[in-house]
This record gives sequence, structure tokens and C-alpha cells, in this order.
Amino acid sequence: MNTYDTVMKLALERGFYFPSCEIYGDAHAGFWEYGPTGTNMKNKFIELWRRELLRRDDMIEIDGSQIMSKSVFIASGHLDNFTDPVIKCKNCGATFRADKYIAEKSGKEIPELLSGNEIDKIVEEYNLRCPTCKGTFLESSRFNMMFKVEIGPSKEEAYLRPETCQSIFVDFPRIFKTMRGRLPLAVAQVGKSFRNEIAPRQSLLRLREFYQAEIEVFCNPNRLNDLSKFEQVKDTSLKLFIKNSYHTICAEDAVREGYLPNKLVAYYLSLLTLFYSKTGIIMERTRFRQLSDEEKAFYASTAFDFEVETSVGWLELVACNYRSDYDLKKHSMISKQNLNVIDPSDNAKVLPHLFELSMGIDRSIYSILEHSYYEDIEAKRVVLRLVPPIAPILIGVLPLVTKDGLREKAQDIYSKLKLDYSTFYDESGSIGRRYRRLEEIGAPFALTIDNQTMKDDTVTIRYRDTMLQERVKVSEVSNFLDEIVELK
RNA sequence: GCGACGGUCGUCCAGUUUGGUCUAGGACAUCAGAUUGCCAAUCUGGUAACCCGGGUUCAAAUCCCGGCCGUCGCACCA
Repeated sequence: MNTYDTVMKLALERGFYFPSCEIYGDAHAGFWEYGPTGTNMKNKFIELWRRELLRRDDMIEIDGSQIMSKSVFIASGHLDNFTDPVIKCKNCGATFRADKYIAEKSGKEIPELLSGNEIDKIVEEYNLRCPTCKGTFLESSRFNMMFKVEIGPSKEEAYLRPETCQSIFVDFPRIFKTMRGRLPLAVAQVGKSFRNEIAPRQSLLRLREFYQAEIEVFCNPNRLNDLSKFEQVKDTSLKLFIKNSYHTICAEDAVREGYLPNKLVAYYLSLLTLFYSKTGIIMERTRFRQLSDEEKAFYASTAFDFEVETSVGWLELVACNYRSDYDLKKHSMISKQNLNVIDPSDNAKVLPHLFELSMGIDRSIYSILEHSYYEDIEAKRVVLRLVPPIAPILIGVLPLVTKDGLREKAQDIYSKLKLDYSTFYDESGSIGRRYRRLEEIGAPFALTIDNQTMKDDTVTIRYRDTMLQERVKVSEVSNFLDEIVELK
């Protein structure tokens, strides 16, 4: 069994994630639920993201609508660029990208945006047939990757957002004013996005409904190297993968050598590196890959993907795009609003440019699980070596036995700890079995109440990875956890 | 979306070829009790599944059709 299947199995068995609507036969692919364990872990991942990125960098966070009006996506370009013209064979049902297929067969240069009529005309003119069965094609249609929704009784057209960042863009003028913003200003959002993938696959890796954590940095394009806080991260080691070769280089040198375009980009790639190194991702198995012109999104001028190596190949976790003024310019044009702001440092009016860190949370969760998975052959155990801030359960509270008052003592300790920490109480089965269960969901610590506890009010704390134990006073447990976990 | 293969307790597997003692069996996990008391011990008992919908048949887990899901390949991946 490969690692992907192993992690999948563990996820199903231990409540990390599982298919949505699974008791019904008409459940669709590409929709997954986080179970209790996975939800805890996801929440903690997001909390760490807030701590290491938002709070560290004084970013501000918003929470926007998932349904947005049609105009937003006219402006964003998604209605045009997100729609593929398709032709379907009348006979065998095979479907093709119309523009690509026509270009290939007719040898004609096909303009990007052909109307359905024009496509049908060309199909007829060249007498194009299905390559597999020689059948004729039905009238062309358009497949849009956005989910359309109808608003109110008049069924006004609107869409589920295909990326969370659009609300950051359209909210920008109000946010900038009310929060007394100054460039560069980073605005973040975490939430669901929706894409009607043709073939969703591999559980959390390619979903139709998924979590993004996006950061949009509004900046003055003339001052991308004027960033005093860059000093704090200039020594961060970045692993860049550019045109098929690796460059492991500190942030400062990466800018000096021209691998990265400016300090602002280098700064945020550094923050991202520092964040992921605290999630338990094995950083040696990550890289920033520069995208070629063909791969870049339609809005990006410079693009790096933060990728992580897993058993299913290199996975894109974060898209780091320099979107220039593409978004604000289009939104300004379509909405007829003035989105310029004044940069007090040179008193000039500027339409901010954008640099974004668009993070896939679900893929990150999967990658962390896979990088944390460990089979201890010698001790015959499966361990998720999750770092404490990410672990769904931080500590298990286990009475060694349930008699002689140990159960009551354990429950007393549990009832106090559970208010401040993700705590799990378990008295069923042998102590060894309970340790194993906790290890499988990545709990870093187990606290055991034994007979000595009744005499001197100490408990043992067992370390998941080493299986070593240490005696701690009950009154010191909170301090112990705070210190080791660095939550506070 | 196309093609190939597949879908049985939480998990893994037996049963499907050749329809009928299958009222669906086992292992692990889980729950309850007993016992032990620091690393998946033992014993007893329990819960728990034929993906969904049609059809053929006296009889369907088994055969047929459709759907859904999964894996792989192609295409797609803003």
C-alpha cells in the first residue's frame, strides 16, 4: 500500500476526513467532510496561519460572501477565461475543448473568444468529425468552472466564488479607508471556494469545494524595495526552483542575484517559509517553483508555486502570484469606482499592485498528515508525529486503573485541562492500547494518573515520539504544556 | 467527460465463476463485563455490511440494464 492510501485509510478510520453525503448513492465526487479530528487539526492549522503570518505581519482579516454577483466575475475575467467552449460527439459522447480541437484539425489560428455560432460554423465548414467514432458533433456549448446560482424569485445570475480573493479586491476601498490603511497593506481571508472540476480526484487534493487561505498584499509598484521589515527575514533560506535548477539562497541574496524581483516578494516568500517550517512539513521536501509563461494564471505577471513533495508527486500548496494592477484596474473599470489611494511616502496617487499568497488548506492538511506519518516497526505502532500546535488532541488524560479513586482523580484533572487545551479522556482498555490510540491521531502527550498520584499529586507525562515519561506535579501541568507548546 | 477495472461490517478479506443451507463467515478495530495494572495481554458476550435504483427468476451478494463512487489512462487543472 502506498503512503497516499495509508494516510487515506487512517483519515477514514480516525475521523480526519471522509466523503460528503456518503450514506446516499447520489453523492458527488469532489466533496469531502472534515470529521471531528480533522476539524480540530484544520482549525489549529488556521490558527497557526493567523499567528505566524497575520499577527506577525500586522495583516488584517476579513470574511466575505461566498456568493458574489455576476459583475465581479466579468471584471475578474473569470466569466471569459474560466469558460471553456466544448463540443460533444452526437454518437459516442466524447467531449473536446472546441478551440483546441478546431485549431488542431483546421490548422487555423483560433481567436480566444469564439462565439458558439462561429464554432459551429467552422465545425461545419471543415466537416469535423469525432476522432474516435467519426460521429458528427452536437452544437457547441460552454463549460464554466464556476458554479452558477440563482438569486431570489427573479433568478438573478450570480456565482459561488472560485477564489476567496475577489472579495478582498472589491472590499478594498472601504477597508483601506476604515482601517486607515497605508501601503503596503496585507488583507487576508480564509474560507471556502468552489470550482466545478471536470474530474475531481484524490480526496483532499482536488476538490470542488475547498478551503483557501489567501493573503493579498496591496503595494505601491514604485516602492517594492522600500521595505524596512525585510531586514527581519533577510537571512531566511529559500529553496528556489527556477528553470529546472535549484538555488538554495537567503532572501537577501535572492533579490540581489535577481532570482526574486524585489524585496516585497522575497519578504513574503520568507514569511511563508517560516510558517510552513512550523507546521511539521518537512522543509527539505519543499520548493518555490517559478512558473513558466504557459503555466501562469491569466492574471499573473510573476508566479511562484510553493510545492511540497508527497507520495503522489509534487503538490502545489500555495500560489504566489504578482497580479500587478490587473484586478483593481478591471474592478475600477467595470464598477466605475476610483480605487486609487494616496501613498503618503511620496504623496502620489497610485493604483495599488497586488502580490498574493493563495494557500490551499486542504492540500496543506493532507501534506502535513503524510509528512507526519510514521510506522514504528520495532514498537509495532503507527504514529502521527504532528507538531503540538497542529495536533488535534494535545494531551490524553488516562487513569492507569479505574479503581481506588484514580478514575475520579483523572476526571478531575481532565475537567480542568479541557478548558484550555484539546484534551481527551480515555479509561477503556489497557494503558498500552490507549497510548496507541492517542499516537494514531497525533497527540504529542499522554498524562497518566497512577497510584503515586494519590500520594504526592504528581502524574506522568509521556512523550509520543520517544515513549519516555517524566513526572510532573499536577499543578505544573499547565505550565509544562504552555512552555513546550509555545501556544502563548 | 471518455475508456478499462473495481465496489460485501469501521478496516482488510472469504463467498460471485456454476443463482439456492448466506438467517452472509473470519481477522483486526470498536463497545460491555471479567481479569491484569505503564506500552495494541487474556477470556466471555455484543454492535456492525452485500453502493443505489430497476429488471430476469420460484429464488439474486451472485445474472442483466442504468446511476453513483473509487483506482488507473486520456483530456482538464483558472
